[in-house]
Amino acid sequence: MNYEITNRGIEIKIGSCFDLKNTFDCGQCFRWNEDEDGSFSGIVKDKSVRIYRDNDKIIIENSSEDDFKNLWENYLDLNACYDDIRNEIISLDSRLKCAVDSIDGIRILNQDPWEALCSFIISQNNNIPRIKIIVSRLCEHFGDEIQGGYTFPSADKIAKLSVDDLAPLRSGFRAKYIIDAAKKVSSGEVNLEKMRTAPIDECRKELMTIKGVGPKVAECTLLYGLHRLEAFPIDVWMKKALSTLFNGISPENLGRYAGIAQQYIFHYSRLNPELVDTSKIQ
DNA sequence: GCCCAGGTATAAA
DNA sequence: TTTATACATGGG
Repeated sequence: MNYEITNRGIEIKIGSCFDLKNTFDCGQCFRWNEDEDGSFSGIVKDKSVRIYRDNDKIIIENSSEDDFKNLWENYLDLNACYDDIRNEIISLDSRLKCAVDSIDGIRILNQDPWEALCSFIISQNNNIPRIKIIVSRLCEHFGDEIQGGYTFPSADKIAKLSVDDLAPLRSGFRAKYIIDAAKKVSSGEVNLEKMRTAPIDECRKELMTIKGVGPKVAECTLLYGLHRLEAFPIDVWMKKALSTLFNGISPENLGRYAGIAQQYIFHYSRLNPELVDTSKIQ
């Protein structure tokens, strides 16, 4: 990876295919916010940074070489070639070309699995602005204070709390689900780390033993929290897109990058709502 | 007021 | 096994 440390921070030379807005605002993560100048501010683990684009470079402010190697290189998935991935997806099913071409530079971030699980539990029957507000309240109330904000609280920390303790989050019926998830992860009854390599069907099953975790949250946790790129979250828009825009295309036919294909399909279907035939949806 | 938000648990057919 | 409904909250 081509990078250097300057007085601006870490400067990473990007060949192509990395769009900050498409990556941070696509609904895969909830702790990045766009600033007025188009840069993004966010917190990952115990690092709060601002990140922005300058021509062919991505600049991560206030970060050391160690931060890059220990955190950002992996988090931003900088060693994956998304141009190759796009080509492979199209080669599997050429109908997907329009979807793949509809959005540039999305990357699947390497988020912490517990943070992803917890965030997507909060996401159910909810909208992105409010998901972000609830996640930020969770961090402010129960995370550790760091320079520039708060960390995401650990499962161990949340497991010691009660549903009433989560009242300040104003997360509604989801509070009891967050507590159940924290208890199961903290006790080891649900082993997230094992899910990096375990057979994906076993992972789905194990995740869904958590109250409030259904197929959608399980797939999102696997895709965004465990970087299982073959995971395939299906929501109402995906159902529409699969059945109408792509004439019944099946996730099973999308191979090892199905989850990334899903991002393109989702974006394309949202971009072209008039093409979606709702009569074909139950 | 009413509708919706990248769902899920629960009860009933 | 499949299909309706409630669910907490807040913005439009």
